[in-house]
Amino acid sequence: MPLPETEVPGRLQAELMSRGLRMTRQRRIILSVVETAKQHLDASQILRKAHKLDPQIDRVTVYRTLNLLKRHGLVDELDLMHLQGEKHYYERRPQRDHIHMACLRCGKITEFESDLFDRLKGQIQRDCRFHIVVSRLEVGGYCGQCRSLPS
Amino acid sequence: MPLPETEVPGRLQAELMSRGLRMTRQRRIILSVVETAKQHLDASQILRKAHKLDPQIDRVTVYRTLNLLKRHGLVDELDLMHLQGEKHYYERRPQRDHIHMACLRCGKITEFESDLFDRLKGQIQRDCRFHIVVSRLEVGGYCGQCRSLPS
DNA sequence: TTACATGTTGCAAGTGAGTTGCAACTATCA
DNA sequence: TGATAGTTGCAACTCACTTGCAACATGTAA
Ligand SMILES: [Mn+2]
Ligand SMILES: [Mn+2]
Ligand SMILES: [Zn+2]
Ligand SMILES: [Zn+2]
Repeated sequence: MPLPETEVPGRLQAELMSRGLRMTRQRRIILSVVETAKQHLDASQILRKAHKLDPQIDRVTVYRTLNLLKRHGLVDELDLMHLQGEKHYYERRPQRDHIHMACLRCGKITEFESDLFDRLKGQIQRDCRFHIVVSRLEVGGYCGQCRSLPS
Repeated sequence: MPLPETEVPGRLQAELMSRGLRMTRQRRIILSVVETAKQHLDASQILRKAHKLDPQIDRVTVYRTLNLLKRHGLVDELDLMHLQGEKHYYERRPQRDHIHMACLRCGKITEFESDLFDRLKGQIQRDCRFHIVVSRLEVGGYCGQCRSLPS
């Protein structure tokens, strides 16, 4: 991973700066970790990746930055069915919401976009007169491989 | 609340007994608390209600009983958007799944059943070859009252 | 450039939800 | 009624996350 200071600022960084928030060395690093993540990361994984760029960064700063991103609706917080412990996972909020499926046997996480999901959210907003800010659909069960397995 | 020992066993108790599980005094009490709950309760609220029937019951027994019920698919565990702290809430699994909406302003929790939700789960099972065991759709936002309020 | 005000950081300590080890107990069944 | 295996309560523990605070860094405006 290139040093974030020499990089073109990512979308998260640009978004926070446009909202008048201070951009510190630590924030730039944490934002770049979240931005370039290939899977869903928990707070301690984010800290470990951030430490490769600055071993001084404290886990408190990771938690505070994640709270900042949550408050600004820039990341989503996931349970992923709490398959291992009570920790939470984070991902940059995508253009279009998706569903998370967690296999209770092998632990694999699958994502799925669906028109029906978009329509369902529309129905909630209309029928319940409820303005949706954040939505989370998580499903636990058995994936294709595990479904057709003994025991 | 009447003493659970003198009651007709509730559905939770009958279900656990039919699966060959031992029915202790403590379990009967905790099951009756969950069964007769009017709202979503967290573990410490369940303990407080159980204490009215037996002040000796330990919170460990509440957690162990909730885990038992979860493993048997008899209760659902909810985040309710973690509006206050990291605790979880519990409710007896209903015949038909429903959606939970949490107002980020007043904290009100609303439930909603939807055909689209049922169809969406069907689509997931078919299109993703994923056998659903448990599903959780939680939405955060602003309820009808709060939506049309200043500040 | 520099000084300033205010926001941010790291450290240490704390909180709160949930779990574990284990000896004493008890539901179930022969 | 006694044997057996599952369950309980207690104490201690783990883990995720938060808070208080003094030192520090950022953005802004001289
Ligand atoms: Mn959670
Ligand atoms: Mn409910
Ligand atoms: Zn699987
Ligand atoms: Zn409201």
